Parts: sequence; structure tokens; C-alpha cells
Amino acid sequence: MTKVTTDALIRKLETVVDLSASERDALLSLPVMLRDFGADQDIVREGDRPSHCCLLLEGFLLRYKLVGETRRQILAFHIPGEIPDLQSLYLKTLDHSLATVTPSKLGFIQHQDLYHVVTAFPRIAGALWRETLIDAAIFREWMVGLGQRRAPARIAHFFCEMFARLEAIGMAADGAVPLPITQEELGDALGLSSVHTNRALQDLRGKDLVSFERGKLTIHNWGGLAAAGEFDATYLHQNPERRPEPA
Amino acid sequence: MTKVTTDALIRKLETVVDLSASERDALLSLPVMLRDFGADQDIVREGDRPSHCCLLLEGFLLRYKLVGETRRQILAFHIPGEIPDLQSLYLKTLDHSLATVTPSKLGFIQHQDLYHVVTAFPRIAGALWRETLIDAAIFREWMVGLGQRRAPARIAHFFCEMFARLEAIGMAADGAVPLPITQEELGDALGLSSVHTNRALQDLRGKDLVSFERGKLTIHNWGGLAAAGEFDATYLHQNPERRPEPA
DNA sequence: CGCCCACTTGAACGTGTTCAAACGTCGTGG
DNA sequence: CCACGACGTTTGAACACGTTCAAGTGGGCG
Repeated sequence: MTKVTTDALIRKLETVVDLSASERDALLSLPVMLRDFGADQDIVREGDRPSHCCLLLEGFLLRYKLVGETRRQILAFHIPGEIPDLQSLYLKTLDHSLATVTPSKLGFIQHQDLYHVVTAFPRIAGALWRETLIDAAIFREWMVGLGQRRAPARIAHFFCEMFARLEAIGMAADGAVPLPITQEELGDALGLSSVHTNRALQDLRGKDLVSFERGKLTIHNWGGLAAAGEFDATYLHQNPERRPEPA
Repeated sequence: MTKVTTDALIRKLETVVDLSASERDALLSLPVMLRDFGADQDIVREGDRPSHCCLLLEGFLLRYKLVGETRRQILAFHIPGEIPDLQSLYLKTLDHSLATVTPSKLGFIQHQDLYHVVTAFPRIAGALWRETLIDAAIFREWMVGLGQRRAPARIAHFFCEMFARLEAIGMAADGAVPLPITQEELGDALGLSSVHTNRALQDLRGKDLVSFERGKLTIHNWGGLAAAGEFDATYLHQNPERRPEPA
């Protein structure tokens, strides 16, 4: 039972380090509490001091910050295999909230248990650390979009990123991936009103680069979309670069 | 000699963990290569695969990404005691550049050496990991500013952040801190043109909240500035929350 | 003293926002 | 099976924030 749950995590980490038997065992024997959530539910909220992290097994999550009652900035979207709140292992007070987008299956892991594992197994620690660094790399790239790119480029870039990430976990088929978010959520992630998001979307559609409807993103012209969004996947650090230990 | 150089780092880490004698020794005996840089010089560039990290001892640094030849997004400013490229320990290819703002003194530490320390001393690893998580928390807060706040609020928020960080390392005096950046750099960090940055700045000055001239930031009305920028310091995670290990 | 660089100002323009209404689609219940 | 309701998407039009271009000002340093 618990074996199944950390599988996704182990698979992810093994793209970076070759885990030894004892390392794999340590991860497999981590107590994981399974829990299902409906759509649009907060999992943890800004200001909380959670005692566990959660591994996303199925579904889509997002992280957000509210600002001044009416506005929110979506900070990230998360897909299966990720641990969206791994940071809470070291930063005790949450500075943002985590919520489901779709109905989701989560595996909760006690900080204490995780802490013992990262203390005993430096290579696991390194691989997890690396995950949080990629998280930060994605934030940086979003900052570039928010600060420097016009609406259509921002959207195009976002689509490229999500496609690349979803493809990497095997969720792409026929040039399409599931992306079950509304235009309003898209706008809140990209710092755009839903109205303008809609119009910029028509722009991309008009050039026959993508279609995005009913939670499905289909890329018609990858080259064109990547060019429109100035997308360069380096920041996702997907090329394993095998082994995080230097030299 | 090398003792002096890692002092700033040790002091920083000790606000979070109580280091044992052997842990402190390990840090003190880290080989550090000192090097001076002039103003406005690249230290490492996007695409590089550096073999070392650098600890900032004196001066100001910034990280940036260029986009489309003419625009750049500044991702972060760094102040003494920080390791701006710690991430390169695990993410081999740099996805952005690091440069000096003012003439600076840097201590370079080989990845290999640092890797041995974090492998042997999990608590040091945890404290450094935590630093990179705070880095990410700052990115998130900047995303909120870039996506949701109007120019004056963005600037006000930024000033509050820099003041808080500089104060924490003892660089504040009489409600003022050194902040030797131009309005153009400020704009590039906040996603604003230098012209508009200038006008928004006049706005804040007109309300007698701050003055910012000749590289010096003086806060006249902290409450007012924080309100204007909707600033809440939680995300800086400066309250030590003593000991990163859970429970 | 003079130059360079940063800051400042003005004015036209453009991207994106806001408000408001209409449309479409899907799921529910009569 | 159709009617209804809810929610997401689409459209229009006025407006605002921020950009761009261009020229001018001012201070620090060689």
C-alpha cells in the first residue's frame, strides 16, 4: 500500500541519483497517509505551520497568495510526482497557500519522518534539495514573464512549460496534455485579467499555434509557440545531468 | 585568513542552528579563494557550468536574465553573507547570470569541498538548504508584486524588503541603509521602465514615505511605506524559528 | 572646467483593465 | 426529453496605467 505511494517519488529521484537498496528502502518505508481531496479545496493555508509535507499522486494543485482581498497571484501549478510544500520542512510558517485544482489524491508524510531520511541519506537530501531548486528556477522564469513579456508571449511560454513538464511524466499524447485550469486561473498566474487573457488566447489560436479548451491543451506548432513565448527549457533542468554530486 | 572569510556565513547559519565544534571547524577549514571585482561585472553567466559557489563578503550583487536582446529582468539583489549561486551545487547549468553592482569582495568555494561538507554534516546541509528556500520565498513575493501591484506599491514593497534584509545584517543606521542601485536597475527588477520608475518614486517621495538618492535609502515613515507596499515580512523568514529540525 | 551618467520632464501612444452584458455548454432535475 | 441554472467564455466600449521617444537638467569626477 505505502509502497505504491512513494513510487512516483522514487521514480522521479532516480532520474537524478542512482539510489542504493537501503536508500530505496528508506523511502519505501516512509509512513504515508493517503487522502483524497475534492476540487478547489485548500490543503494548507498561508500562516499555517504544518507538520507534514504532501506528495501529489493524482490531480493538479496550485499555490497562491492573496493580496488585498480581491486579487490573487498563482505562484505555481503542480502535477503528479511533485511535493509542492517540501519547503515547509525547513520554513516552518507557510508564506502562501496550497489548494487543489481538480479532485486529487495526496500522500502526507510527517516532517519528522522525512527529516530522519534526509539526515541519514545525504544523497536523498541532495535530490530533494534539487527539486526545490528547480521550483525556484521556475519562479525565476515566471518573474521574467511577469516583468518583461506581453500577454501572448506570457501565455505561450506558460503553455510550453506545462507541456514540457507534463510530457516528462508521461501525460502527453498526440501533442496534447491535460491542463484543467480556467482562463481566470491562467490570468491569475500570469498577472492578467481574465478578459485580456481571453483575447491574448484568441491571438495564439488565430495563428494556429495552440488550442486550449475543456481542460486540454493541444499544441499545433511547437516551434511557433516556443518562438512566440521565447521558450528555452534549460531552466526546467530536465536533462538529468546525472548525479547531483560534483565531479 | 580563510577564517575571516567564512565568518559571515557561520554567523548567518548560527541564527538557525547551533553549530557543534566540528561543524564550525568544517566550515572554517573550507578552502576559500578570495577575489575582488569591480562594479558592473559578470561573475558567472547564463549557460555556464561553474565548479564553485561564491560567498559575498562585501558589496552588492544582482542576478538577471536577458530576454530578447533589449530587455532584462533582474531576479534578485544580494547583500553580504549570502551565497547567490548556491543552487549551482545541484543545478549544473546556470539558467541566469550573476553580476556585481558595486565593487565587491567574493569568496569562492569549490563545489566539491562544499559537497563534502553538506554530505558529512546534515545540519549544515539543512541550514544551507533553508537559505535557498528563503531565496525562493523572495522570488514568490516578487512574483506577487510583478503580477498584482501597481508601480508605487511595487517600489514601496521592494524598499521595505531591502531595508529589512540590510537591517538584519547590521547595515541600517538612522532609518537608512545603503542601496547603491540606479533607478534603471530598480525598474529592471520591478518590471517598470526607468521613466515610470522615476515618476512612481516621486509619488512616494511626495507622501514623505522615503527618500532614495545617491545610493542611500532613507525611510521616513515605515508604517506608511509598509502599508503602501502591503509589506508583511513573514516571507523573509527572519524570525529564526530556531533549529530547522522538526519537533 | 567640462564631460558623463543618472535623473527628470513632457507628450503621444499602446497594452491591459474594468464594467457590463451576452453566449455557450454541461450537468441537474422536472 | 426538455428546461433550467451555473459557470466559464466571449464581446464591446471607456478608461487608466505604464511605455516610448525625445529633450533637458543636475551632480560628481577626472
